[in-house]
Amino acid sequence: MGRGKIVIRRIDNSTSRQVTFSKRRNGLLKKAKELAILCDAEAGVIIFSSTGKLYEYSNTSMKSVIERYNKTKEENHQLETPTSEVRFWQREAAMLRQQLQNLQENHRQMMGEELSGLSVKDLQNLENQLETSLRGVRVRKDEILIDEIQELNRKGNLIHQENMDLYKKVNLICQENIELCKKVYGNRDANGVSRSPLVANSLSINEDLHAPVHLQLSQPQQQNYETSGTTELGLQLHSQ
Amino acid sequence: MGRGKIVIRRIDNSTSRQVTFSKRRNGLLKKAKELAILCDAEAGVIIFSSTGKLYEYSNTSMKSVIERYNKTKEENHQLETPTSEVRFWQREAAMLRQQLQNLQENHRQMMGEELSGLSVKDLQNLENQLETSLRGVRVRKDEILIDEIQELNRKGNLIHQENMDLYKKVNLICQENIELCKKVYGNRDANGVSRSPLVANSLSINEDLHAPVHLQLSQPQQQNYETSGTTELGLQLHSQ
DNA sequence: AGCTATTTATAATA
DNA sequence: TTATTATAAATAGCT
Repeated sequence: MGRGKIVIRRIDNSTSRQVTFSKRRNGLLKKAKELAILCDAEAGVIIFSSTGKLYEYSNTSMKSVIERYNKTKEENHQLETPTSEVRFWQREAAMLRQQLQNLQENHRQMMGEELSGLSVKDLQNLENQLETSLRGVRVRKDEILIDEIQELNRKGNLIHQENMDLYKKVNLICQENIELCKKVYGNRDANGVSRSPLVANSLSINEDLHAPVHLQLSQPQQQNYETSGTTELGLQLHSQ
Repeated sequence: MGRGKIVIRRIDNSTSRQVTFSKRRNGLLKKAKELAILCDAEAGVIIFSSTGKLYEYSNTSMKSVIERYNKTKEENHQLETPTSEVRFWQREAAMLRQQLQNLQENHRQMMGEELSGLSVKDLQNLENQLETSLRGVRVRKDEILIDEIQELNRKGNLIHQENMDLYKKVNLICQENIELCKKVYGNRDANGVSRSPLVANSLSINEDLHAPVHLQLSQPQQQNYETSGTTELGLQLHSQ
């Protein structure tokens, strides 16, 4: 596959040989990688250049590949009599590998892959399972979100209560202030022409207080989202 | 390098994967051989298929390659003692068990179980995955059903064609029959009082023929479900 | 297991 | 080494 056809025999020219080695080595390693990925295989490639330099590839690890290779060869030759302990662990590994493969196949199908081997009935079952799972996941997600909302409502309510208390305190202090002002200034400026700015501010705060207090009392929210688990955003009601 | 471009990712279809493995495995081993010869290198290739079968190539010997590899890596190529073998299998089993556990947890979550450890974001991802899977499964199911319908349409059409041919034959034979009757009986019973039952039957079949013939010709179904892949139940049209 | 249309690898070259 | 390009080789999709 190049400008010309070549015969497969040692390349005499040293430079050409080096160049070809470099190119074909890369090609070989790439192909090994592709094979491993495409076909779900375990591959290992070891190359020593004519100058003795090592190049290697393994999709897992060369150690794993060589160990597996040795094991496979040993099994074929049955050279040694494995101890009962070795046999136990071999069986254990074989069983686990089988379980893993079964589960992997199942899992891939649940991921919507490798569906080509399934009948319409199988697909129907899978579809039902996925729908069930989906419902479960959504229910769980809603639970979390609802819990969060309730927590927010609870905190919001506490803050609101605190707010109410503060309003009341402010109110009381304003009243006191007004009384004190009256005592200090008497009826001299009763028409309010030169009324103290402080007193004016106090009164305006006092007037604003009535709306939130009324709303809070007219809606039995405390019981609602503390006991019945409502999903409505109760916080919004407080902000009216 | 084939009829179409492919992305390097695990091939889902098991049969295709096997075929590709076989082809590419041969390609890889051939390339390794060529590299070794052309460039005077020492090469070793070890491949395990997904079913665990071993394939290998070395221009020298795998033993030599592995020993040289270990030497280069300055790793101690210790002899396999029974104890170390036990440890090998123990590690293998532990690794497999870990993989299995990870996959099982993942799988349970996909089954809509054990969702308590997941965040809203995790749940959202899971939901998306399940929806994707569900779509994939439904697409595959529809494919199968549509293929079945098309196959039924094809068969139905063949049978219908056969029917038409048979009708025509019957028609021809009836005509012949009538001619024969005329020759045998002449004009003696032209009023039909004592007409042969055979001739009467032939005529009635002949009359029934026109309806289906007309339908078939007025509807261009032949092209429709042979070339355009329609999913309609064309068969029903024939049964009118 | 074959057959090709295509893609990919690479030999020759700069 | 790197890049280019004409060509050989590999192989994906089918049968």
